Amino acid sequence: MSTKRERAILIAGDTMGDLVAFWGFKSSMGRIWTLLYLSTEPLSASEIAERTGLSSGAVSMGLSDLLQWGIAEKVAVSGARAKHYTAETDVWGIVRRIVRERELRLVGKSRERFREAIALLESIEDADDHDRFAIERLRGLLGLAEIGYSLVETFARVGMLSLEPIRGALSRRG
Amino acid sequence: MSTKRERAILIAGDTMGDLVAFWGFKSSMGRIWTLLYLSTEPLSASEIAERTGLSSGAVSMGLSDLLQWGIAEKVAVSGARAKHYTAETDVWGIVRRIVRERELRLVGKSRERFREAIALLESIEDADDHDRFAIERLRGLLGLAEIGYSLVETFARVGMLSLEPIRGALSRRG
DNA sequence: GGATTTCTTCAATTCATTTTGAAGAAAGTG
DNA sequence: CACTTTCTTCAAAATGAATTGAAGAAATCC
Repeated sequence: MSTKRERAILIAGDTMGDLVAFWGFKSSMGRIWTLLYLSTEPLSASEIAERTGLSSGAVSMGLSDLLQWGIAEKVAVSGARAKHYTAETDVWGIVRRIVRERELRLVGKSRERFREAIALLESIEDADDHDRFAIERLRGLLGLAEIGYSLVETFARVGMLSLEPIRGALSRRG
Repeated sequence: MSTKRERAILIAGDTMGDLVAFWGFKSSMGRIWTLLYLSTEPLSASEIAERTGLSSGAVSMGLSDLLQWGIAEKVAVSGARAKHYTAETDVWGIVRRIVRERELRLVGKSRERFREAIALLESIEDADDHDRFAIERLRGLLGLAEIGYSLVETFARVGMLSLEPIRGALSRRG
């Protein structure tokens, strides 16, 4: 009963779509990847379009995104004119790469902007209590951003980490 | 120079807005919270609207979201008719609560849907190689979802965790 | 209770993102 | 090289989320 398999794949693709959408990607990327991941052989763009229900354009874009992220790859299939695609299967590696190339930037950028805000406050000549209070609190936020950054960095590098550093920093600040 | 403070607060608010938006919340929530967090005294809705540049409606909704998440609270200010608000300052606790009430649901739901897809495949009488292959791979995804779930759960409960379990599960699967 | 201030709600609008599908480019074939 | 298939691009449409602002509800004050 192949209909059941199709249904199962759609459910899985939907689920993965929601997960990656939550994570800030297009849900179609999740669906396409899942379809590829659950297929024994490489699939062509038109097969993907047909089986996911996505338009040709969406599939083309989705695939190009996946290729850029190294989450799918192009493979030659003998006797077929169309390009075919397979899923990268190292899910763990995928997560690591994404964290490295996206979260790291995000947190790094935030860290810098908090620094900027602090510098601005510190440049006030005749600072009053409000200014000092804001500086104090902003330093706290910056501290969290720093911790976040080093956690993400460690994770991206080592692939794993202990969250212990957070405890230290937290107990320090009540 | 209070303009500098205003600017610093806007920068910080923007930064926090981006962070929380990435995390799936409205960026206005981040801005409002940041403004409150950096202010020495509680602020009224209209002050918040004025200083963030948000409309009254947006502030009202943002505040109600923040209150529901326990990220801001209402305080009575003597001699003021309007309600005033302050920021919850335990950032760590906030993160924990959000993880518990949102990520846990999300991952839990995904886990169930993967199970459902697997069950569907397993219900196929005359399963072929493709079916078996898909089951195998789906079990892998389910395994990751399980690990994710227990990590998130542990984190939500203990407030901290070691990511070690992941290593084990990963080396097990190549 | 009436007057005033403040808050919430919600339909309409704006804004951002995703998807579509057709047109044209590119690649493959004989 | 002409022909076919396949892929990409992109403007337009669809979708979805956030925001606005005005109307009405609620709270507060005297």
